[in-house]
Amino acid sequence: MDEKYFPEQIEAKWQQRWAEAGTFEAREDDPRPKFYALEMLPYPSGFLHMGHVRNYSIGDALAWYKRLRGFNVLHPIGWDSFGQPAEQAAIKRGIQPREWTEENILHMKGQMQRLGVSYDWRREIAAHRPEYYKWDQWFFLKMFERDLAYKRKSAVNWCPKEETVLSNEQSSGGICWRCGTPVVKREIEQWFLRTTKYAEELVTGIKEIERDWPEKVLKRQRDWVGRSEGAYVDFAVRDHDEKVRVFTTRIDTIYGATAIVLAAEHPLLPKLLEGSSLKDDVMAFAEKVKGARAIKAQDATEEEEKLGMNTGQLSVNPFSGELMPIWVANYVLMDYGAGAVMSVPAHDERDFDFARKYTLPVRQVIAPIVHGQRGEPDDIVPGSDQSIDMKTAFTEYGVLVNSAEWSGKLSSDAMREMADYAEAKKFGGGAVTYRIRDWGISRQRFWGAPIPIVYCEHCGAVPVPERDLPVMLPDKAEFTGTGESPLKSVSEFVNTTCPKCGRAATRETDTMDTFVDSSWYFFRYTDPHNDAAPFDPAIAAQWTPVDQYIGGDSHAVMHLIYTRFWYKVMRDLGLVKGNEPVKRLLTQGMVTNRVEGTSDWKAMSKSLGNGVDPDEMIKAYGADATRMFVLFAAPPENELRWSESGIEGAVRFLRRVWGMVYRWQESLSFPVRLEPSDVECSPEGRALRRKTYQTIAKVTSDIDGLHLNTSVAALMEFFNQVVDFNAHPVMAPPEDVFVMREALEALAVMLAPFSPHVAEEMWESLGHKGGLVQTAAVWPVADPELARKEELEIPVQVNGKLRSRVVVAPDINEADLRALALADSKVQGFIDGHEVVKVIVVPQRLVNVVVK
RNA sequence: GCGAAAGUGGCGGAAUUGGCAGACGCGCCAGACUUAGGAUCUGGUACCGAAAGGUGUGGGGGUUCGAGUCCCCCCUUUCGCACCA
Repeated sequence: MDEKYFPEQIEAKWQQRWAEAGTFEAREDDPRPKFYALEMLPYPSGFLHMGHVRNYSIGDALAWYKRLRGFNVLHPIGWDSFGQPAEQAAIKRGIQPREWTEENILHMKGQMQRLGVSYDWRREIAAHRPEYYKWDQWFFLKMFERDLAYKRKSAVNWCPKEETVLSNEQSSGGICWRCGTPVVKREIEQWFLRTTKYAEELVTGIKEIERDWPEKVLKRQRDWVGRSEGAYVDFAVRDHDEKVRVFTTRIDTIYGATAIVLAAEHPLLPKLLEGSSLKDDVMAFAEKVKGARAIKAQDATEEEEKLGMNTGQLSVNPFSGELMPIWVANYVLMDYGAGAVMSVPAHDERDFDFARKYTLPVRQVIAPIVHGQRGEPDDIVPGSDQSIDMKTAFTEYGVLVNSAEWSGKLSSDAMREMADYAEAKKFGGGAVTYRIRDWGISRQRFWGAPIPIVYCEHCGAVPVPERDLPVMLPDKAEFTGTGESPLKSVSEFVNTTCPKCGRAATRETDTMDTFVDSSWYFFRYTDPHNDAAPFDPAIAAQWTPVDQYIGGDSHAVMHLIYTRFWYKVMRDLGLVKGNEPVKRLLTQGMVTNRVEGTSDWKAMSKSLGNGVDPDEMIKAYGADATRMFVLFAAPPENELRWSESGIEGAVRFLRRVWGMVYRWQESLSFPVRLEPSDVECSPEGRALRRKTYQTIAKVTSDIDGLHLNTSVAALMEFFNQVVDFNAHPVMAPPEDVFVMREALEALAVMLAPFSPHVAEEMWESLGHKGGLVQTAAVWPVADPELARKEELEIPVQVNGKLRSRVVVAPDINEADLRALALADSKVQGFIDGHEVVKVIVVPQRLVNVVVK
């Protein structure tokens, strides 16, 4: 150990040692309990940014912590290496995507290694390598066999700039999630995975994880799945053999329905208009609505004006027998519910607006609940005719009125009973609908996993046999940036023979959405070189589920829904047991920096010029200080505002700790002679000992609770007291030397999750050979006995205001504490001349004297 | 518009969940060492006040011996959703 702290030297030293010793290699034959720490795998854009550094620093802190506590830790990393930017680079710079990607991986891997992240590099994977995407294709075939993958022509979200299809998740809000271009609709044949089959489970499964996933992520997932309970009701159409099915969550309002409203895309619409004089007008209107919806731009901040047209057709309310007009309107969406609604203006705001605009009747059928005299919940005034001011819709539950024999019932009862009635009479029944759509995975791109399907004129769409996997992506293609996927022009790829009949056939040229790759990658880490299966179920069972997953909350719905879906599919394929892949999730906040010339804090980005290069920070301050600052500066889930002086503070701290260890290393390098119970030392020594054990307790529970910022603060506070202790390494009595050894060793070990290199170096300097990880379960054990204070300072309040403090023994009884507080001279000054009404004594905490 | 979360020093943030508000760090101020300091060390640092003391966690009200924490109203900010029947 040098006198001075030179991060670059010790970081290089330990990185090399770890690599040579295989310190972070996770082994299946290790009998200790497992811990799977996982960070979201990065896209190899070329350079690590501070968001990555934060992500890996958090994950590494947990991996280290668990290792030091005696867990067998799996901590892997890989590359989400398929995707757009590689193709953009190909277009711009004429470099093949593969070459560009591999170069980026190499560079970023070097950056990660300089950061000293404790990965098991033997398990590194990359999505673009055939040994990985082969299994994407395998999964696709399995899903195809089970009808979980299917092809259909559908209106899809199309990004005109990137010329590709986007999933619903990727076009949320009507704009492309990557480039912000307004999305348009296009009819195209493409492949889907049946996520809707698992819609219910994606909601109910949340129960299993709700304690350990951030509430805001779960809320977004619930909203995304959009489960909604209600009923279907079929309305017969007069003079037609057809029925219009509607979905409603408020069947109790059905007597208030004054129209049926169809979506413009509703398939029944042309049939209903057959032979009608209004046909041309209505169809033209429907076309106009569809067109408007397609260009609906990103500034759709305002609700569109409701537009509708009467079809001239009439439908029959199956409850009342009443006839009501059938309309078409832009506010009814084809892809939700049944694509048709019953319009109940009195009790639905949208219907109310619509009715007001087109002067449709508004009929109240729900009245606010009026309670009777008894005050019991069921004491409802039957058939309350409380009328409501019809300036807005009354959308609450209440009591039915004007609803024939149903009048007088509560909404909640009526909803159930009316749905049952509809079912009994075979014109409807209770139903659950979901907002979630099947996942469109076709991408008209080159740089992705080819979908393993061959088109044959005679046999149709034929799956590639498993033995022929992987369907290899060609090494090279022509990238022009215009027109169709470059894959279409690689004839060696496209032209093949039919696996069924052997005749000439062509391959599917769509590739898979890259979210397919990231849906199951962390299972591949458990068995990364398996060439007979995506992974061995027995090995995966040993490591999974993931104990702690860490990543940005930008993936709250896309990746984190897909991966939950995928897990359930894998379960049904018999590959995994259990229902949820990730036990605990942490969504880290963004790393922001001042934008030059403004007072704005924005996410670091190249275009804003406010990025900070991790390599430069490592060079200037060391990886340890960089990581410690990132963890200390804010709670992990908060935004982190970059501060160069903050990182200097971290170096300063590490330097001071270093100096202290250096000063003591010689005195401490002798074997320990004293047992803790033998220690009889100075009051300062005892105080330091208490602080040591208090800090152990605090840091341990803070890391368990992911409060990494306060763990670092506790270590700093602890060290400040070590400095105050200020014994002399040579002159100090052996008891004090013991206390010092205990403090510095605890500090070195507890520093490891935050600044592992310097921690290793200090641990070694304190006389330990072989490295921290090799020393089994080296994390210090909290001992409440040793942490207990010798005396307490109890605040004394008079009328809730702090007036004094009394120093007492921790085990003082209530009466004594009360007497001591009242006898205190400062307290006396405040109660003198007043009547003491009450004295509140909170043991160990405080005394409050109430006077009049 | 709807929904959720959050408002604490100059800044990032603490506060054992109803019990000493401001831990820890940054910044700032003063001092020491120094030829020098953008190094290091020591001390100080919520506000008003000379002090005693008073005030203080977005604003207003309430519950309580006691409120940053619980309840009601309002304001602001951030995020999510965008006609989901």
